[in-house]
Amino acid sequence: MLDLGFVRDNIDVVKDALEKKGTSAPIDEFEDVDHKRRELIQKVEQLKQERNESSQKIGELKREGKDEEAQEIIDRMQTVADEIKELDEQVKKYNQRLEEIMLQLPNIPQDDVPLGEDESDNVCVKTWGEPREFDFSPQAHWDLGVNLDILDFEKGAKVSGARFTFLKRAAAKLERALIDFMIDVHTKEHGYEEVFPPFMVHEKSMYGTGQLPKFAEDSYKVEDTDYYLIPTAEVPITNMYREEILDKEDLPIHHVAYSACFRAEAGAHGRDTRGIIRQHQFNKVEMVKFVEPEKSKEEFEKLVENAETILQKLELPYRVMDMCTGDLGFTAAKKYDLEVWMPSYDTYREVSSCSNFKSFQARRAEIKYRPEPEANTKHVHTLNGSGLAIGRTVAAIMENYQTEDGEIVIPEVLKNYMGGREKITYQK
RNA sequence: GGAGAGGUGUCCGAGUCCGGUUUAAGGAGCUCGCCUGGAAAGCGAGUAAGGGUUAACGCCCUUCGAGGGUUCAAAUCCCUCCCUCUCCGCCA
Repeated sequence: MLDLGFVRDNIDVVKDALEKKGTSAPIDEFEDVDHKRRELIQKVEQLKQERNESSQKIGELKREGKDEEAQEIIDRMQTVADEIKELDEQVKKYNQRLEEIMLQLPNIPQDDVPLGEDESDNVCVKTWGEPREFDFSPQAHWDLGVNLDILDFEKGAKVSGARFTFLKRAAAKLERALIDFMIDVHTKEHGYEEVFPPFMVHEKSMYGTGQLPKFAEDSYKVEDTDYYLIPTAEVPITNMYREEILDKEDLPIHHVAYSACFRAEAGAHGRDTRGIIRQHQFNKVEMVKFVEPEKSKEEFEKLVENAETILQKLELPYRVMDMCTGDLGFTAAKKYDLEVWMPSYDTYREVSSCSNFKSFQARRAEIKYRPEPEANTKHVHTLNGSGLAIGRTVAAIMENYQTEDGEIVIPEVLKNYMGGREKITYQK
């Protein structure tokens, strides 16, 4: 959510952001609703002041035994009470409408975000590593996985339906190994504190991070409860500090968490139907930061580097994409995607998305801090990034590390995590 | 799921039976000032958030877990819900 005063004073900036992000919101209504709301508040508050003063007077008169005088005021105040009730209802309506409008306004893109409409306008700012030249015809991970009998799509479909997969033996272990490895790197080398969050949250938390109200159709709601399955660990972790005023000394807060993620992926029908790239449930290691506004740019660059480190240690070729305005999403002011080389697609595919939300999420979730002992509170900046998506990393390892006879070499850094194993081979 | 107890400001804690003198006592902590060679103690002042208004100082409104109701007036009375603690049941 944007700051109300900011929107009031910078309506053109907001309109510009809407245009750049290729989205719309009832911004034309804003001025009218905002104005009416303030007008009503002034009226009702004046009456409330009168009521407060009269109530005190009534108390005094009653104590002095001047019941008749008191009754006179009471009679008069009955009308005032009715008026207040009426006006309060109107204020409430305008508050709700204003809130609705505010919730639909997207974050303002940072100055250096490239202009563009969609994915094709994203800018590659870095490539690392060379895609491997195969002297044989490489297999896709779904073929490798089935042939090695470590991915079972049929069983996944049988038990849960499309976009669910059983990982078996070495693949299952590789999944766990990667979670462990990534969390170890982030906690030991990058200074993040690990948390293990709830995988279900209530509605308020989904609003806090901005998944609702805009993306309801992408989320799973548990029937007959108020719970949503989390689409990312970002949701529970960011909401850990919802409606809190943090001490300056507590900042920056850096958390890393493993979680399963659940996404309905409405509208993705037909995309990436094969393999484990796009599943309704996947694992992810997520980094979340709460920082002072002045430090957020620098913290963001570090966050991206932290995610990159994982790919570098795994020796997987990747590139860094600077998301254009049209592909930024609703809540981000700046976003980089890390894309790993996938031989079967003959292109790079997203394994991490790193966003700087500035104060957008913090304002919605009411996460603040006090810059100086006597100063007013300010919203923190929140940042997050995958470090990394596990399933896609598994797929990337399978494809990039495959041998001519369909086996998979374990990346050097993972060998210890895989019980000293060098290779995944077919096992009966 | 059942029974009981509770939720008050940064923290502790009074007030709730019986609505008005509490626009929340008292204490602790914290900040600033006085005192001191320095410190402690002592003394004095300050000590929330959100909103409205204002050039600013300030003034005003709202908030006692949340929401609704009764009333001229609610921390206090009524209803619904949430959370915490204790015990029981169920369960990995």
